[in-house]
Amino acid sequence: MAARIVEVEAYASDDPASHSYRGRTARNAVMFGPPGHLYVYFTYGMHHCMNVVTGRLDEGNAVLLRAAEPLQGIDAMRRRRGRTSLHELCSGPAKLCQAFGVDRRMDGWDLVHGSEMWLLEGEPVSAETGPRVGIRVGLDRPWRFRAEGNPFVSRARAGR
DNA sequence: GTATTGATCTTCT
DNA sequence: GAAGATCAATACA
Repeated sequence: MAARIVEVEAYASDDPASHSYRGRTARNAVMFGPPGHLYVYFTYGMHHCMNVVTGRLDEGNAVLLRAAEPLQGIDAMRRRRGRTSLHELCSGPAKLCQAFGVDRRMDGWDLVHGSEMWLLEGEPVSAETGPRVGIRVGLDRPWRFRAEGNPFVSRARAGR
């Protein structure tokens, strides 16, 4: 399976909206680990979201992967996600995890030297920024980035 | 078409 | 005990 990341949000340890804001806990320990690792957390009782650690050791900075464009293994994604349109396979952080079968067992995986899941360098794209989604604090930081003109980004819901 | 709400559980207060 | 980096089904126009 492969997908191009088209939408992300940045979270820093001095950011009240970040899990790492209140310091290191059992859940977010990975965020304070070495960069290039995967941080997976469970939320709303039924959804997983995944981040890539970007800060140095002990910094607690990471980037939330919000949406991706399916490239390969679309059949496998459909099997996990159910019968759905191509656009909706990865158009959201929890959908992305479901499509890739990511759960907490993968928390802490090395995405640089890993053998089962890893990151590749993509083509440069122009990005547009905007406010982050689903948080109540830290709204003054427009740290949401998405590939300009790409139809595979998550759909903005009315009222946000 | 858009708006509202239920599902459901880990983590921190 | 409460809130949460959400999604999908349902209700309404």
